[in-house]
Amino acid sequence: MNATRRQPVPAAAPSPDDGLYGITELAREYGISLRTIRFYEDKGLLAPRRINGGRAYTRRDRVRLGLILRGKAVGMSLAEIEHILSLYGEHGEGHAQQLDYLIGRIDTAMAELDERRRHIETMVAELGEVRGELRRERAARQRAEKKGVRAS
Amino acid sequence: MNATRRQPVPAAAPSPDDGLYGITELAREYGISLRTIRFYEDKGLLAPRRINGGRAYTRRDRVRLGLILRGKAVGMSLAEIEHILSLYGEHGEGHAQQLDYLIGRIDTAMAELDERRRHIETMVAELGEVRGELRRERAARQRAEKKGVRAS
DNA sequence: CAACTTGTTGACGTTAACGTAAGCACTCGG
DNA sequence: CCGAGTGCTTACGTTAACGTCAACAAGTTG
Repeated sequence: MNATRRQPVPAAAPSPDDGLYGITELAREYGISLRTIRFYEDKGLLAPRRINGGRAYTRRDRVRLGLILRGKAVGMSLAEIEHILSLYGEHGEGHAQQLDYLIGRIDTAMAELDERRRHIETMVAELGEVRGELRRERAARQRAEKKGVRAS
Repeated sequence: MNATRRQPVPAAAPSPDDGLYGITELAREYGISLRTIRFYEDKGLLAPRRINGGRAYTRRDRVRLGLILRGKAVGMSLAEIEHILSLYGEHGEGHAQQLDYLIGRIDTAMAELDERRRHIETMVAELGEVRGELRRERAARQRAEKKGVRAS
């Protein structure tokens, strides 16, 4: 498997003109490792162009990476994220059926995310109740302390 | 390590009186495996009483398990969940300082959950946009098809 | 009493999501 | 020309969160 030789991009040159980014730029921009970005590629979540053996990322790729990281932030697995990402894909040509199917899948995804959101709201509410109890208790302590002070 | 012999609870008897539950009951109720429940115990997330060697769960334990599963549903790691669970613990006696500390931690937890919720809302909104595009495209196709039909 | 059920522990296997290390390629600055 | 910097691939290691399996114990039932 050593037919073609790799010709790494000369440097991490930000190449101000064409809208392409190097892997290091993306890594720094999003605060993740090179390994992670390559890993996402292995998983099929990213598919950067190859220029002289090096990876070249477009703005679209950057957006996709952003989606991936946001997905992770809300606790989605890479598989789920892949699922979602496919909904953003170029739906260049597609019949009405395909469109209906896609829209259906998006509805499903939105519903699932919404359920997740509701779960979170429930947890926030419950934590709020606990906090309320603690506050009342704290207030009681303070009154007690004041009494103590006045009594001393 | 065979000092004490286990004396498994006679059956999965729902023991209608005392408010205690067996591991199988909990597993079925929440749709998870026995192994998972024991695993959570190993992790310190649950600490059921032992009755004759068998695990006996109280209502409190059931609530905790519910919190654990909800945490998982929103994408929290068991470590994070453990963190949250500790906020529900019996704060039987504690000075004002302790209470302030606890309240602060709850505030932090709530803020983090809220951020997660916002991320989700962003994703839902973005998906909504994609869906909007697809709908417009579908409408265009339908108009085109009508034309085609009329022309045929 | 034998078989079955429910439960316990311990050890090993698995999947996801990376990290780490090794070794080679290429290019630029001095 | 030499070393530093950047990148690529391959391969093995790691952590979390369980699953699977085996062996054992104690009661329940035919």
